[in-house]
Amino acid sequence: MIITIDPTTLSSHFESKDAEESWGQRWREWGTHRFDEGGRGPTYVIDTPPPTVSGSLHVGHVFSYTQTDVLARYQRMRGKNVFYPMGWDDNGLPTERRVQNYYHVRCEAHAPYEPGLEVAMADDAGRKRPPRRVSRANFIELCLALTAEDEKAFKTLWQRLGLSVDWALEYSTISEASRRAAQWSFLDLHRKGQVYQVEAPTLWDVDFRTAVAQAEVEDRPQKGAFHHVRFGVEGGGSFVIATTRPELLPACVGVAAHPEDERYRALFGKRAVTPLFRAPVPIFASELVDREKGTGILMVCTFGDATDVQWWRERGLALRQVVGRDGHLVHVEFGGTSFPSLDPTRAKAAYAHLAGKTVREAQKAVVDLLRDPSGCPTGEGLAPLVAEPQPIEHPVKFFEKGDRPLEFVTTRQWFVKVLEHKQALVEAGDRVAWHPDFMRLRFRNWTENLNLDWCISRQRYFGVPFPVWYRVGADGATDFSSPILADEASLPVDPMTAVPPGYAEAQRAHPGGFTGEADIFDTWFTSSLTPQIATGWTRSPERHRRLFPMDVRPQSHEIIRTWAFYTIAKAWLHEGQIPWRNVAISGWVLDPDRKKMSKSKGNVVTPMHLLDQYGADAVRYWSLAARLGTDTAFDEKVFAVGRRLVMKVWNAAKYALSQEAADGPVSHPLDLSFLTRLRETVEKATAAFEDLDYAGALDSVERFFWSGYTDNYLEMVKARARSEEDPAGRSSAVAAVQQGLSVILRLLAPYIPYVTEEVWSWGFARTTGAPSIHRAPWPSAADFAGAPGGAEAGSAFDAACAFLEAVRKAKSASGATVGRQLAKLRVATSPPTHARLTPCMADLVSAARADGEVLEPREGMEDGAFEVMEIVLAEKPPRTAGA
RNA sequence: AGGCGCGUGGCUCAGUGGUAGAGCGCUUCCUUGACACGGAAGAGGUCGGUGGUUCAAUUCCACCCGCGCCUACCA
Repeated sequence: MIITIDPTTLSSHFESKDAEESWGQRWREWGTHRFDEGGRGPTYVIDTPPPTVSGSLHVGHVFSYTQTDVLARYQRMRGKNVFYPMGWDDNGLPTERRVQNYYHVRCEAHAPYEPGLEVAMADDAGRKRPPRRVSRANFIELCLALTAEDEKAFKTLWQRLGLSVDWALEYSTISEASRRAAQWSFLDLHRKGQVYQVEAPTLWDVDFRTAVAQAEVEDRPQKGAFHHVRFGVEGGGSFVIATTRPELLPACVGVAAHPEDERYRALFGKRAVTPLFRAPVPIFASELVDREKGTGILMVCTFGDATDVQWWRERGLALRQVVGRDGHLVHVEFGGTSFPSLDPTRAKAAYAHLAGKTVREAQKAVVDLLRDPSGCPTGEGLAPLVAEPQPIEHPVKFFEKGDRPLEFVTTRQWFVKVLEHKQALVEAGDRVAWHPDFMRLRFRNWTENLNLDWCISRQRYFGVPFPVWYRVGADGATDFSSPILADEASLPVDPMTAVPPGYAEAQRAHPGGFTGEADIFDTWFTSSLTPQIATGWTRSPERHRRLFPMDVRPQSHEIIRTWAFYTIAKAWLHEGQIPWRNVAISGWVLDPDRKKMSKSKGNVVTPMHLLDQYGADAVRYWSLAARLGTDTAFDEKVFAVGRRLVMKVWNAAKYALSQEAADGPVSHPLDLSFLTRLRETVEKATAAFEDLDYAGALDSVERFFWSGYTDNYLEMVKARARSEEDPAGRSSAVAAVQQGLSVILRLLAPYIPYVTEEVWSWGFARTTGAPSIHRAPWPSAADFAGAPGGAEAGSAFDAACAFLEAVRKAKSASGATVGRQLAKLRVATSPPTHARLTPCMADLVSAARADGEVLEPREGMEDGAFEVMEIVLAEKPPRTAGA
């Protein structure tokens, strides 16, 4: 059916901002993006990454979320019932930190709740005063209030950008449903014997005062120094160790050297005597000691590093924890059983210089003491520090969000068993299709090299609490050995306010009573359940079964070791499943200097002005021209390219839909040949999309649209499309032009949803019965019922394009424009090509602005090649004034 | 130190066992009836280096160099 639009449209321009507003509105009214809960057809389920709402919005968000949206839109057009939720990650440290700064408050776990507390945003004057102390419940209220604001900003951007999220599926990681899911998960893992708690040395951030997991640890190069310190040997003699952490000298519990190191062999089995503190400690042999490093003999402390922890465990060494939870050295008593000393008076005097100091301060202090010969362990009157410290740079473990090095601190923490499932988890990861494929190695690499179980308890406030209480004995001591677990039906619970079964609130923290677990879960403990939260695991097992495993998890590569790993671990531990069939790894947006954009680097570009300037479609184009897994440098020129595509679509559509002709079939050989090539483009794009390669699909489509459709095909058939003499040819041309437009619009709809929808509404919405292009069927064989297949069928179109190109080149060389009339044109080509183009001669002649037969066969020419033999420009018509 | 990725015209990036591609930028030209938020033509590359396999290598293999990321490395 030929569509003819109102001629006033011909003079209109595309206003992207208006289109974004009005189409966004209409899509909501129409429910265009809605997931059909009762739908029976195939589903496509997306595990959308919940953005951290307290972070700053920047173009990186636009980039990766658009890459997910294009997949959703494609699948929806394929007829899938698309499940595309949006979650907000609002719990956790980033929110706490933002709330602390924004309101200038601190959480005081045991402060009483103040109902109706109102705290305004802090001003500069307010920030100079000490922060206000608020209860945990009040603090959480502030977190919720602020994240609600942040979520609004994200939602506004997402809608403007045209993310086809079903907002009925919105969730947040602190919501009741998420808390229930996380606690449910904990109870299930507890039942399965996959969680345990233990009092043990744990990676500890002294500023946040919480335990952290291996996955949240990163190495940073730090300046330090080797300190060469003389130790004594019981019964006489001495040796020199090298250490970067002399402040841990009071925590020394042993000395180790390599078993085959001749220098120290004689010492094994003897006891060393530490300088200053005069503590006798065992000297033992260990293969883990590097003979080349330092002096080849080292002190073992509780705890300087992970190897210390290992030796402490394996050798049953003493525990002498001197670094406290706040990063200051705690007060200890030398001379007793915990901190033995051969000279308690001296030891106490030395430690008095260190107690209460930060690790840094203590290091300075201890070095000063070591310079003093009176600290000499051998009594020879030599300074224990045998040389000036040698500056080095070495990697030090930090919490990824922290500012000071991590310490190992002995605390009671909950863990999920992952080490014993390494192999199974590696295999689970291998059953997932990674895009790009090599990203699976990151997962495997991380999983195979794990060396700590997953620490899931955090000593923080804004998060999901453990559904756990402990009995308090008659002596007032808490019994951690047999926790009281919440009942599944009672979830979510907060053990700080809720009471365990069989107890009364009055018994809280009293002898013979109970106490609630004060810790909250690692945020990843909740985030690793996004598939379960979205599918409704805890409230509708049937719906969960229908949607799980999901189809795709989009995410970025730096959180493979956290989000991807934990999600796979949870799915495996709970259900023995993989959580999704595909992982789509997006790249990073780099600034023009090739650095990753991040708030801390101060190089972020915010997206709103880009949307205002170029329009959402153009911004989306930039995001979608980048392939999965590939980092992209931020380059505003690409937005301009997207903008150009949008305008070209608009203008080509104006032309295609303003043609008038009688209804008729596509019958002309050139038109059929054009459709054949278009069909191949559809096949290519579809194959690429099936492999999640939206960028490859865009490349094919865009190429064909520009050079096949607008530059060539439209030019070739322009004359025939308004011919009075050839009604059948005219119908064929207009029908093919419009059919081509319909197909191309649908191919581009996932990328540039606004302009394609606008154009679709001019006529196709009515003729196809699909009010929205985004619910129209993805182009397929059905669109090409009349067009022949096979490589040969498209060759007439190829040859016609090549012919036009040759003529344009010749015209340009003669100093003429494309539109210039020709008095004479003779072009040679091979006989087969000539034969192929004979039925299209009229189109070629008019496109070339020539007259009569212009193409002649010549033996020996390559098929598809053209040679312009003669070209004579017509006289320029006299210029007419005005228009 | 190991693993992975990348190295293609000035820039950003596709691609392929058989004459090297796009966009931007640049040069020249054009307000032609969908489009100046346009259009046409053109210049510009020994596809990081060295070997090997092959009739043929930018493409496959090995080694090397440079860049990036991930992992490891606190004595």
